[in-house]
Amino acid sequence: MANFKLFRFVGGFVCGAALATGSCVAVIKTYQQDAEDQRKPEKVPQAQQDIGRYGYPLAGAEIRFYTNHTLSYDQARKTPRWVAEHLSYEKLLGKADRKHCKFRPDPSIPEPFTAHNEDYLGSGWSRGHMAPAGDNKSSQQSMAETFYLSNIVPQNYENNAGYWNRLEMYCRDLAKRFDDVWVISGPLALPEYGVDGKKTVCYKLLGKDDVAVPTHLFKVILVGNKPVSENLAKNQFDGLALGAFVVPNQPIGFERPLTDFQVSLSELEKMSGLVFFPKMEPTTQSLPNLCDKDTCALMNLKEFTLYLASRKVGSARTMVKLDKSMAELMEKGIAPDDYLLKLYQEKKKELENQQPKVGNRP
DNA sequence: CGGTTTGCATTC
DNA sequence: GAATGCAAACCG
Repeated sequence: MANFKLFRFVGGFVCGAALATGSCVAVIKTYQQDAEDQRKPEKVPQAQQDIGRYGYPLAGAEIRFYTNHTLSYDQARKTPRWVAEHLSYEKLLGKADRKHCKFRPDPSIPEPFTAHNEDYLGSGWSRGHMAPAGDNKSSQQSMAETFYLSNIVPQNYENNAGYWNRLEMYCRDLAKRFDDVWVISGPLALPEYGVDGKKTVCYKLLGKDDVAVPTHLFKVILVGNKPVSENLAKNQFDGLALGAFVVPNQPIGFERPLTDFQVSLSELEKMSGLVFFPKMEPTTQSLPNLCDKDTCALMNLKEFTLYLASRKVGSARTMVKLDKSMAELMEKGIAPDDYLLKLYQEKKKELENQQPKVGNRP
């Protein structure tokens, strides 16, 4: 039968392009549906049969599932469209380490549509996680998957290490106060007014693969506490709150509060073309504002500097590095807090007790 | 936490 | 000799 032959051909092609992965199966299923439709020509008007004889264009935007994040990919821009996560206090505990990870093309993305490390290296833009590595301390596997380039967008260095980093930290902090935290992040290419007063979308492309540099990044945060009793279980809005943020992909200082970048969810939906939490009943529009229910306060300069110092102290391998970390902090005019002092003392003991490294060359 | 670069070893 | 891997040093 001709139809059967067509199905076999198309299915084989897609599978080969997708490197025989889970996503490949999903794409084939779509085609199976198409093939089934085509097997019942009596139900399909002739014009539709003609138009669709060789199938319809595929966007490759299907939902892709990973161990601890979920995303939809943009095959034209070589970045995700959106990346979704669920955070909880327990999921943030663990010892997984980004030193054992490396950025690499997602093996499930067809080769013509994937980004490569060479596109980013030397481009002037950093590889910014959408689902952060730091949300995956509990599993080395799930952390490794966040380093797939399907989860990465070109991001301004200072923004990545600074403001966006602090926003991600705030999301993790929310997991201490709420049972559930859902986060959806992604890139945006927003229009600007030209000299002619008309709006134009303009964004850079990186490397051989033309990876699109977003002008902005968005993050939608939904938090919720579980009902305290069965009686409240029916109230869908119990404990829920939502915030949507659009942050320019450029350096942003400590003086800018997060609320400066808050937008309404419907505004973001228009900008992104996405509808968030479509299964929410009755609607997302009437959800309480996260910034009313919580602080929406990012770390300030002092807190952030202390945090970085504590990270450096914790990872110091020699006494010289350890003391350098502390001296660096003092130079900035910030005194160590009790937590850092304790960490410093513990690290100092650890380094004193460890066998001094003896050179034993012949 | 978020990143990059460099240097040296290993390997086919 | 190019490609890969890893540790260490660097920065905000």
